[in-house]
This record gives sequence, structure tokens and C-alpha cells, in this order.
Amino acid sequence: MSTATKAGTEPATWAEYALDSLSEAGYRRGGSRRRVVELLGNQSCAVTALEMDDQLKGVGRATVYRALEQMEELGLIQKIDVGGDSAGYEKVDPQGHHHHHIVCTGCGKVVPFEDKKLEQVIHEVSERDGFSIQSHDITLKGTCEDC
Amino acid sequence: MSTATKAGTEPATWAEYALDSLSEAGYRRGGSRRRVVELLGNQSCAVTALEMDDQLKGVGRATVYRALEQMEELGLIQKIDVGGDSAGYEKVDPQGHHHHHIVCTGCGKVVPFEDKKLEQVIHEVSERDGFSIQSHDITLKGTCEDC
DNA sequence: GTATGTGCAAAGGCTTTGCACACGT
DNA sequence: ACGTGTGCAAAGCCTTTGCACATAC
Repeated sequence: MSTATKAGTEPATWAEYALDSLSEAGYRRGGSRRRVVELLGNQSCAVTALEMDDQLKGVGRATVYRALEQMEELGLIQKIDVGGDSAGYEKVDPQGHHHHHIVCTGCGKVVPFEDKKLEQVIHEVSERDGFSIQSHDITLKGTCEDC
Repeated sequence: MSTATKAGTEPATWAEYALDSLSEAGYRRGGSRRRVVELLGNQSCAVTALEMDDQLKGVGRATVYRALEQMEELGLIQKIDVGGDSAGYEKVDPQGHHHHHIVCTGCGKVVPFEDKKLEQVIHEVSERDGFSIQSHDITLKGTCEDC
């Protein structure tokens, strides 16, 4: 019972990829979870659970949290500490692209950044300590130019 | 016995240094905060507020949190996400030495590590993005050998 | 003696869980 | 039809705040 679109079978967007992965994991294609997935797919950086709940008017808060839990379990999204009270979540690129975050302790602003050298060093560290690294979540804290 | 100490200038331990800093910042030398400071001074890695509260029997939980807030404000300690529900805290070495953490997503074990190359790359990044970096808190997540 | 420090208890905020009903398969 | 998905409300847990008393200065 494959709902695969065409012979290519390559999902065009992260949301499609995530929905397919959830389906393969045995989850049904419910409408509320789908809305959570699509919201995450439209974001380029971290969003908190409460922000998602605010934007998804017909969706219960519990459903948002449950969907996030399932997706994090499958490695589709990543939980990120954005400094506030609520945790941030963002999609994980299946092709391995990712960024990190600088949080301003003054105004709370979150700025994403990428750095190839940093990626390489992290990769070396993860091999050095006998750990099998699943993800790395680097958050720098500082003061931005406006503060 | 210490041969290097001169008349009340250089604090011999982190706890003394922290208590001096708090005093200079205008805080009085209360007994409960002192116990929190000394507990932190005896730890080499992150401890949570609730763990501290458990160990400090006569000290109120509110006092623990208030002391942590004050010390973090002064940069004496650093808040660290150790993956659980409760936040971790650890002393900041005034001489700049520090380590980072790998958290096992299987058993929750926290392993500290150091890496000079990583430090240098972080330093470069912090200068590149126009941010004034106060601290960096790098947490890798993975599976340890026992899991 | 006065202002800060502290413990207790209550409140706050984010997250999780229980349960009954709706929906996907 | 059956079992999962979902919304609502309540509970849980960490953390913060209010208040009265103790303590440092």
C-alpha cells in the first residue's frame, strides 16, 4: 500500500519526507499532525512548541507535543535550547545540512550560522571519544550589536 | 599548608574566589549561599539545582535557585543543558579553562571533554559574526558504548 | 537598628497524561 | 468495525515569587 507519488519516489519537500517517514514508522496520516509537520517544514530556524500551538488554532496543545516527540524519536527534528523557558524545535535536513545558533543574552535574539571548520572539528571529536554521535547542538551565548 | 599565599590577595580555591566576587558585588556573606558556593566548588562537572537541594539539607530550595541566579549573573557559574528536565550548573574557571559535554541519549550519562582545536574554531566564529561572545556551551548528543 | 538573607509555602509556566470521541485504514 | 489520532482538562515537574523571621552589617 504505497502512496508513493511516482517512480522517482523522492519527496520534494522536507514535509513530504517527514510525513512519509512517519507513515513508514506505522503512524497514520492524521490531519493535526500533518499541520504540525507542515509548519515545521516552512521554518528555516527553531520554533518553540508554544509558538506552534499559537499558530495552529484548531490543534490541541497536547497533539503538538505528541507530534514533536514522535518526530524527534525518528530523528526528523531536533530539540534546541534557545535560551528561553520553552524549548525550540527545527527540522533535520536528511542531506546533512545544518546550522548552529548564537543566542543574545540581552534581547534573546537567535541568529543561525554555519561554519565548515566547526563541522569538521566536531566530527573529529565525535570519533575520538568512543561515542556514536547522533546530533550536535551548538549554542553560543553572547551580546549582539544592538544590546 | 600553602606557601604561595600572600596577605589575602589570591584566593586559593574557586569557592573563595566566588565568595569574594559576591562580596564585592554587594552581597552579604550568608551561611546558606556559602554552602551552595562550596558545593559547586567541589564539583568538577555539572550539577542540577535539585541535586544541590537534595544534598544541602538545611538550605531552602528557593535559596539554592537565588544563589545560582546571582552567580550566573556575575559569570561565576554557567548554566548547561544536560538533557534532563532540570538544568545543570558548573563553576566557571577564572583562568579560562573549560570543557564541554557529551550526553548519552540512551542512559543520560554526561561525559566531559576538552579539545583545543574546538576552542580555537569557536573563537574564530565568535569574531566573525559581530557578536561579543560571553560563553559557549557545546553539547553533543549520542549513544555511549554501554547503550 | 536597618536592610539583606533565608525557609516555607504558594503560585507560575511548560510539558505530560487520562479520557472520551472522531477519524483513518 | 477496529484501533489510532485528537482535543480538552487535569496533573506533574521545575522554577519563581511572597512573606515573615533570622542574620549580617
